[in-house]
Amino acid sequence: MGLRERKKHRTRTALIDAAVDLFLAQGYEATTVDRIAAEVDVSTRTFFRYFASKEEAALSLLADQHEVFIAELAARPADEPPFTALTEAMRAVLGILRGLEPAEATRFLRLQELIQATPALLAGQLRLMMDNERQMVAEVSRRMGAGPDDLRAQFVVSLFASMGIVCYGGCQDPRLIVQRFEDLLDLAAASLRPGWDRLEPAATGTPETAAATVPRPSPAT
Amino acid sequence: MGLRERKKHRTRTALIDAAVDLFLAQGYEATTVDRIAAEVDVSTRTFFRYFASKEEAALSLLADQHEVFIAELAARPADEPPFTALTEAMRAVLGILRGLEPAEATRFLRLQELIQATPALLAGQLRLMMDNERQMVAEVSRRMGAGPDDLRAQFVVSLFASMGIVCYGGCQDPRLIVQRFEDLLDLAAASLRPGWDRLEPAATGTPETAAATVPRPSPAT
DNA sequence: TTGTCATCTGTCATCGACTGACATAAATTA
DNA sequence: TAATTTATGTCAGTCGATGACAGATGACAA
Repeated sequence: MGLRERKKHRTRTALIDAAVDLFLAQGYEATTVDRIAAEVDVSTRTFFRYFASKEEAALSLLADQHEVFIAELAARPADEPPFTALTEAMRAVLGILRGLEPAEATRFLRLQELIQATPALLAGQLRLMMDNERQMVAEVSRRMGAGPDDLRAQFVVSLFASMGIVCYGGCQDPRLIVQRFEDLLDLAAASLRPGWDRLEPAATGTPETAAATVPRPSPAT
Repeated sequence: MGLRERKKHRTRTALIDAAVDLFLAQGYEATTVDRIAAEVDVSTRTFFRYFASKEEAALSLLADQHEVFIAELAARPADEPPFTALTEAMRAVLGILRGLEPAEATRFLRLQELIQATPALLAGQLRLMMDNERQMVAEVSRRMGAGPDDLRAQFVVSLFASMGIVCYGGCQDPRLIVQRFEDLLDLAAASLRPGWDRLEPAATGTPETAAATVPRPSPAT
């Protein structure tokens, strides 16, 4: 790797570090891009050559995590049921979080709190998750041997993703995220039929299964 | 209602109309607030007295719909299972959409497309949905006779909400939203155990139900 | 009707996020 | 070292958003 690239990588890392530190210290809105750039001793214009927006810098750590997740998912054995693969990929990511140095882990969790508490960042995080979901759907579809936008795949993924959101969202104490995730898995296991994530397309709408809980239309208002 | 309030309401409506029309005609980013305000013949400053941001104006129709949804949900019979209540409330909202004049319905659906295609608006919509979910969780918790942040309630709601996102998100032809929703319901009915949304807290983690699909930990990486 | 009061609105000044254009400096390659 | 590519800084400018002040307008009581 040439000097040029190394330098760029260093600048980028320094910008993210400075940004996160400042955000944690004085809040996201209260921190100007000028201030971040000054901290790293580059011009404001340069900041925007590295990040499309202030938000992108704030969420880049999260974006990295998402990439790791996608990689872990792709690495799961092909014969694993989709939901299991998603779950194990998530456990792997959480495991990495555990393996971090305490200081760094704390910083990451504090950043999570800040995101939850900052509307603009929360919105950005949700959009990021949605982008991620698209990739998950692609992978799950592939595993199911279905077309790229299979509804069953979207169902599995969005069910899983919503668990993730509940996990991160309502947590007062970030150290409980892992516990909460496992609780939600138990809940899912108790709620879902065995093999639900391997349904044949034909199974959809079968009389004996459908309408078990949800009665049909009732010609609404 | 006094003249003052009527006038305010008229201005607000005019601003939303002008904003939506311009957004649809030339795109969200390409439309300045100045332009919207000029269209309604008020100052830019006044625009920001009605809406906290350009985004808020763009999403206000959606926000209204969410309010309707919450109201419909609250109006469902108390003995209805939570997921059924959510489903019927959704059907009611979709029914209202159907009852609209064709021109207005088209406009609304085109707005949906625009939101999906505009990152900033998509992010805003997702945040809006999350706010809404909080209210749904509160209502579902109440129905379950549980505490305000019950995990089961969050699970039910987020499962339902993720269906809504899939519904609106991946739709090429917006007129298929209703069909898609019903398909997803079938899928849910086929995937979930009867009575899953009425689980007793104690049921969580019961050996016979848990671990049916998802094997336990496997001490991850 | 009139005068007082609360409220709405426009104008102005300002900040901060973000972008295009151009010049300069640094790294890469020949 | 010379030539080329690429990253950075400077500058000017747009647009979203906010505070402050002053003038206009509807609400209400005497």
